[in-house]
Amino acid sequence: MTIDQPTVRRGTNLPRVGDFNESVVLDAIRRAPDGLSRVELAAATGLSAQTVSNICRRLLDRGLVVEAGKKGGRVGKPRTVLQVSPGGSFAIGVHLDPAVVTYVVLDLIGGVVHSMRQPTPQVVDQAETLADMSTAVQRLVDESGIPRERILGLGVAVPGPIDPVAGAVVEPPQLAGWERVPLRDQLSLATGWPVVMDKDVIAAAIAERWAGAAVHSGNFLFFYLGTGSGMGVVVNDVVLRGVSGNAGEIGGLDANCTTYALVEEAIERGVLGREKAPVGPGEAERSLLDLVALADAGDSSARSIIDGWARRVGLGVSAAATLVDSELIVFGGPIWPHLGRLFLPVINPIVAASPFVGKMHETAVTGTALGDDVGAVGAACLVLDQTLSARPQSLLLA
Amino acid sequence: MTIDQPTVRRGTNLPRVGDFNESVVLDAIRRAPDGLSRVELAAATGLSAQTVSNICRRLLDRGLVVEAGKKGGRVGKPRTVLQVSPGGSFAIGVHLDPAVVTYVVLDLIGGVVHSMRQPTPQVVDQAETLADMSTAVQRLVDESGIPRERILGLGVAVPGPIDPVAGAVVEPPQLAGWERVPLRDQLSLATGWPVVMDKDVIAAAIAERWAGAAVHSGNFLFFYLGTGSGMGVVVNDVVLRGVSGNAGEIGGLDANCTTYALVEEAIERGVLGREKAPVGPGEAERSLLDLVALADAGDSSARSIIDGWARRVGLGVSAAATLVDSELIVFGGPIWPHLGRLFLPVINPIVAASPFVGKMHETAVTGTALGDDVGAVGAACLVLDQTLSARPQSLLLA
DNA sequence: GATAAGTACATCAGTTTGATTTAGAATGGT
DNA sequence: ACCATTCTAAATCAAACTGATGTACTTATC
Repeated sequence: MTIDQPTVRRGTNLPRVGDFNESVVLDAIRRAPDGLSRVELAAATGLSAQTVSNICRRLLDRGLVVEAGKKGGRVGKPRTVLQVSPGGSFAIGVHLDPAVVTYVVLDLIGGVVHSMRQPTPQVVDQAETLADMSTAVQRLVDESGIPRERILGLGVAVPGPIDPVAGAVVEPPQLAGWERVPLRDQLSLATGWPVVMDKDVIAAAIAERWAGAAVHSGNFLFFYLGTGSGMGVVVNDVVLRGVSGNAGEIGGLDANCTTYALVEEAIERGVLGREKAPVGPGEAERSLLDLVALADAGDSSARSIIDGWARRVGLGVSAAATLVDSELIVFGGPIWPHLGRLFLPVINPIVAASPFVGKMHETAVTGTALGDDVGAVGAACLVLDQTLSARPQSLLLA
Repeated sequence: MTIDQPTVRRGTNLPRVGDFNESVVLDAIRRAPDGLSRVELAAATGLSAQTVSNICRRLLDRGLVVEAGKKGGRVGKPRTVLQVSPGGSFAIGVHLDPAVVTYVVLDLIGGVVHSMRQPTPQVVDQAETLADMSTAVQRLVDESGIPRERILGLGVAVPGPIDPVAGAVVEPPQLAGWERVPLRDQLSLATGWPVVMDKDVIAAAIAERWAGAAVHSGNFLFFYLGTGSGMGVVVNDVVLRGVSGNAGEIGGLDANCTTYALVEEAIERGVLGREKAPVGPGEAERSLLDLVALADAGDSSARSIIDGWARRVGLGVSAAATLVDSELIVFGGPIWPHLGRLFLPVINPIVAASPFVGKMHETAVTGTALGDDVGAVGAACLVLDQTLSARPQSLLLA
């Protein structure tokens, strides 16, 4: 299932340029902690003062930015500071996890305005499941009180691998029944909003870039620890997707590093009782938390299982960081909050000892700034990223 | 030594659009084996017929393309086929290898017009070494008989890691004395041409993309086997460079996979005699060839050393291919021609057995289509890529 | 004459250039 | 202390410019 990529690159034209420059300016304003004035924008973007002025007018008219006070220099007319208006636009994010479906509404600066959770349904009747999901989305929007036209669209994050052409999940390890469900297109039809879909790890990485630990880095790795694990890789400001949209999968590392595999190892070594053997997606995570609790309590076997895991992850990320020349490694995902303090002491020295760290540049390691909802937040960020972020790719003709 | 990357993205303007569309068209013509007509170009690029017509006029005027016959349909005016004129422009490539410096002149379609080799000098006097190199370049150009103004520029490929800001090599493992030599800027000063510099593995990957095994793929890995080894990674048509321009280095794999390390292993295991212990960069390669000859002759210890090496490489590339979702893995570099037939039988099944191959898409494995000179050819391709290729990045203001 | 390829010309959209207006601080005289 | 003047940098206005597009027209072959 390879995507038919255009053999040659497409051209561009003026309307694209206009839209692009608009997002460049919005992006710059959004990224500056205290907003930016028009002259500062001109300097930052390389555009002329006049162009920036025109674009700002449009952004103000649409309510995407607001004028927020003045910043006086020593002499001359003081600069008028522009900031994004969080309530100017919103995006909806849906994270389909094997255990739970999370829905969030995000504002322009990446703040969670409203959220909702439901247990992941078993798919018996595709149409019914899809109808339930779109009802949930409608309820979410109604409860948030945001007018429909302020919502840019809907993002869906799913466990990989995905089929980006069909907009569906492919052989989802833990999502029996969801295969071949044309999630993207059907949700768009049902809700009336444009829908974008991506792997949850990629979505999470974009969330970190927009509003998390990587706002200031365009070269980082995001390591997602959930039911499965995977990486979101951003290099030179672009998110790696690869030939079939499935970049970020982890080769050999994955098989013996799933939550399942670790819980099973723990049971085999007698650290956890047989009754902890997981039968559903949620249970593996609960058993894992028991293992973490044991490690915390000083159980050395539990500790060694987790240390071994951390070591494998550490070697994997430092190899990946060397390969793509990252300056930052961010860990996150639903189970990270429980593991962070056990993992970091193992991983930090491994990364620091890697031959290219220090020789070329520092490589920072950090835990996510976003919480459990990083998948759903990321899903919504997919929409923000697609519609508001300045990707040169968006200049090209369709 | 982190590069100061712009915190925000830059805007674009009309002149950039003009240049970009021009390279889009040239790129499309170049990539089509038999050339393309104007209507076909319009369809391929998404530009209007008129725009394509205007651009073609400019390209014809500049001598970059030529009209080459007509392609008649059943009825109507036949299409006039446009092809690139190989002699329209040229680029110079220099590969600084620990053992040898290779100089080439490349035409527009990536053909080697002229080439030259010199043993790599020891740097005792920086100025003198640089003067020697620029003299060599001048001689190369004189011998090729190409007028100066037809030459777009000079590309330099060096072993990593590099300092892309200073345009110099950094702690080169085998290039004692070359550190801190401001190669890029000094060569530009001496020759008068713009000079671009990159790691040899990245240059080689670009060569494969322009005129080698990857002309038809925008998602591939290039694995370079030379004195050192490294990868060139291309994802969604962009070459990964990373935060300091040093993407493609190989973490743990590298240390025990250099030519040196293998020859030493062979000596330790008594497969090669102690007299084969390498003292210079060239000798390690010669000793390695002896090892290959032994393996070919049926020596099982030699064979097992090489198989072990191939296995490590195979696992590394398949992990990397999974991570970045490649559809193609290309092997090359100076020692590949000797190793290919021993490596492929080991590597192929490893890649094929990787969990994501087949599940998502095929991943082809192949040897380079270019020869020993891939580094120098790549260096010249850096120039072609920078000046003629349609990279959306080039749309952005400086 | 029919058909498809390619071009001339006017139009349109977005950026740039240069001149102009605007808002506040600094100056200096009373 | 007060106030008009001057100065400076920010922001905007108006006109020019550039490159893509749509429509109508010409060209080349069957």
